[in-house]
Amino acid sequence: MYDKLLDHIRQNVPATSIKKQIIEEYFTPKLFEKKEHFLKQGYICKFAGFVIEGCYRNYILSTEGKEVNTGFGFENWWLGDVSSFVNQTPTLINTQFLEDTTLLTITAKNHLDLLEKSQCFREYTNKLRSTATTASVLKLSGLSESASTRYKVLLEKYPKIQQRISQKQIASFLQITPEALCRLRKSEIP
Amino acid sequence: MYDKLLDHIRQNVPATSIKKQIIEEYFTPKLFEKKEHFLKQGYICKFAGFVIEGCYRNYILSTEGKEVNTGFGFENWWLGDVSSFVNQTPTLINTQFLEDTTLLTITAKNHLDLLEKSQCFREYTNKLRSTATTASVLKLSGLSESASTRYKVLLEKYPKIQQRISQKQIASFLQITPEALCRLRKSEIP
DNA sequence: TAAAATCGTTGACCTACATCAAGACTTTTA
DNA sequence: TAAAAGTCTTGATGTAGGTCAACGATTTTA
Repeated sequence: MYDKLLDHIRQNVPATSIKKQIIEEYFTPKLFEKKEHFLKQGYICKFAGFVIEGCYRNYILSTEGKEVNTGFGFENWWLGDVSSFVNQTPTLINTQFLEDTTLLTITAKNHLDLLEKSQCFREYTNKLRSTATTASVLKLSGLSESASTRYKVLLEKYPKIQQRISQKQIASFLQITPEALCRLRKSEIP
Repeated sequence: MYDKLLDHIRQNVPATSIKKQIIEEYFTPKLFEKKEHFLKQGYICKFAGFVIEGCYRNYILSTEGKEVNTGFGFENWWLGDVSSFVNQTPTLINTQFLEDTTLLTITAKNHLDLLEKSQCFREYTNKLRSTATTASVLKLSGLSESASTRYKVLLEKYPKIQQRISQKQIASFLQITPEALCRLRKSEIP
C-alpha cells in the first residue's frame, strides 16, 4: 500500500531519496464507504489523502443549492482542498466517495513537517500543486465549447470513465442535465 | 516601487523578516505597453511578475481559435503561469496587458533561489498559490449560474471593473457575447 | 425478497443566449 | 485632424439545452 505512494513520488521526482519508512511514519491508512464524505463545505480540511483504491467526486453548491461536480479522482490522485489545508480556513468544496475507497492520509501538521524535512517531498508537492492549478484553468475554458465537444474531450482523456462514473455524475461535471447527456450519447455514438 | 511588493508580502505573512534589499536584488522592473503580451501559448514562462501599476487579462484559445478570458489582474497581483514557470514547460495561457503596465519581474532561477533562501517567501508563495487554485475552482462552478447571476456576482466582487475593463472583455470573461451583455445591462440596471 | 428509491431514456414544449446585420459613437493611427 | 478601426447598441431570427412528465430497468434498503 505504501509502495503505491512511493512509486508516485518517484514518478514525479525521479531522483528522490525518500524512504518507505518515512511514508509509513507520516501517513495513516483510512477506509471510506461509498457515499461517505471526505470534506464538506464550511469545514476545515484537516487531512490530505492519497487514493490507493477507489474514486471520488468534488462538487460545489450553486447559489440555488444545486450540486455541480468540478472533477473526479481515482487511484494515485490526491484529495483535499489545498487552500483550506494550507491556511486552515473553511473550505467551499465537497468531496464524496463514489466507491468504497482506501486512502493514505496525512495531517496538516505532519504535512508541514515533511515539507520542511524533505527537499524531495517539497519538489513533489510543488509539482502536483502547480499542475493542479493549470488543470482548473483549462477545465474552465473548456466550458466555452459546446456540450458535445466537452463530452468528446472528456472521453478522449478518460476513455474508461463511463465504466466507473454514472451518467448523472458525468452530466453534472459537463454542466448539462442527464437528459441532455442521454441525447448527446444517442446522436454521437451511432 | 519595491515597497508595494514588500507591503504585499507583509500583508500575507505578517511576521516576515524579508528585507527591501533582497527584493531589489532579486526583482527587476519592467514596463509594458497596452496590448503587449506577457505570455503566449506554446512559450515557456521565464518570468513571474508582480503588478505595480496597470492591468492585464488571461485568455486561452478555444478549439475554434476563439479567445476566452479566464481572468483579469490589477495592482498587487501576480502574473505568469505557475505550471509553466515551475516545470519550465510550454504554457497554454495567454496574458495580454489592457493598460500600460509596470511590473516587478523575477526569473524562474531567482525565484527558486529565493524560495530556498527565505522561509517567509516560501510561506508567501504557498499562500498565494493555494488561494489561486481555489479561485479557479470557484470561477468554474460559477459558470453553472445564469449569465445574469454571474454578471451580478462579478460586479459585487469588483464594483469598479467597468471603469477599467471594456464590455467586450467582460463579456468574454462571462462567456457570453458582447450583445448579450449589452442586453443584460439594459434589463438589469434600470 | 419485496418495497422503495434511483437511474437512464424518450417525448413535448420553452427560453436564454447565439448569430447576423446595421447604425451611432469612440478610439487609434497615419 | 481626417480616415480607419474598433466598440456599443438595437432588431430580427435561430438553436442548444433546460424543464416537466412518464415509464421500464437497476440498485438500495428494510
